[in-house]
Amino acid sequence: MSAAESAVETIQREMTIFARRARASAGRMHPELSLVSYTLLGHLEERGGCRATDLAAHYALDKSTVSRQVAALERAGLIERRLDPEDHRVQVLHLTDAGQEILAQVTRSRRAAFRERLADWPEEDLVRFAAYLERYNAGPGAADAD
Amino acid sequence: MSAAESAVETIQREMTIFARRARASAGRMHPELSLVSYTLLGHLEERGGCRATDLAAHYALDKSTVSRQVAALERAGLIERRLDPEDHRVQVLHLTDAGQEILAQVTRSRRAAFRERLADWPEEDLVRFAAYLERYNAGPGAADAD
DNA sequence: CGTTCTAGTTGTATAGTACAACTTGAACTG
DNA sequence: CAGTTCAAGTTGTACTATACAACTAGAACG
Repeated sequence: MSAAESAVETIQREMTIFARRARASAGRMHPELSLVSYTLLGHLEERGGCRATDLAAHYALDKSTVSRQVAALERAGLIERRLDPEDHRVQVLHLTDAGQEILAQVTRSRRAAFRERLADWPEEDLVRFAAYLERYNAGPGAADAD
Repeated sequence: MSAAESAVETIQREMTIFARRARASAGRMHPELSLVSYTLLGHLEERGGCRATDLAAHYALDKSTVSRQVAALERAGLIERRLDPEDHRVQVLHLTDAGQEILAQVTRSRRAAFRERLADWPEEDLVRFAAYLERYNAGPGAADAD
């Protein structure tokens, strides 16, 4: 096996390990906010509000799934729905103050965990690793799932 | 924000994206074999057989979860249980021929997907990326989840 | 108008998971 | 050696995330 093939093998294996761990620990991290909810809130913050359908398309989730997630987030007071005056079918979702607060908390604590995990990495390696990950995720086959 | 902080931020974000995608696509990849089942079979192959309790400990899963997964894999004819003659509480799990077959198929197809995804990466980058991932997964906080 | 498209909800089913209670066998202890 | 405690696994129950299908409500178009 060439060096390249062996590297691909390692990348596959390590990515699988990571995915499994992330899945296992996602629920435990923040009882308040699953990985999906966190991602949805983050998207809302980034975009400054969007429709449930947009979230579904963006994350390749069924609209029913998003509908229930959104309902839960609204019940928890983290987002609010505003009827689009232009089109009464549409509900534009926005973070509430409480939602921004929680999102910021979770983001801080996730960041702290990563920072600790990466504490003894030289800056040069951090920068290169970050670039590789971005490149990997931006690669072919990714467009439909981002 | 320093370059290192910004890189940590990126790593966090990209790892999260990856985890979400892996989760979403895990089921679709191989209807026969979920990510967890694949991992368990892989572990059995690597170890040449082990106990359900070992799997549970290794992957931080509840023993009941493993019990059901194992039952499903046995029903599917992919593994078999052998009573430990030394201790009749213990069932040592082994891959069947069919199990080795399926595992090899899934491994091949996963490998092909990764290979395609990484097709246009220079070998040097593949090797470095692989090394970073190994280092990340081997890092502190990983021991309990491997 | 009426047909067709779009946004979202609700019904139903499935997978994966955890926790608790239980069964069975092993080991230890007074 | 009898009784207790420990270990491996199974089963009952419940919850979450998910998808697909059927439905409702509103918009657009002809």
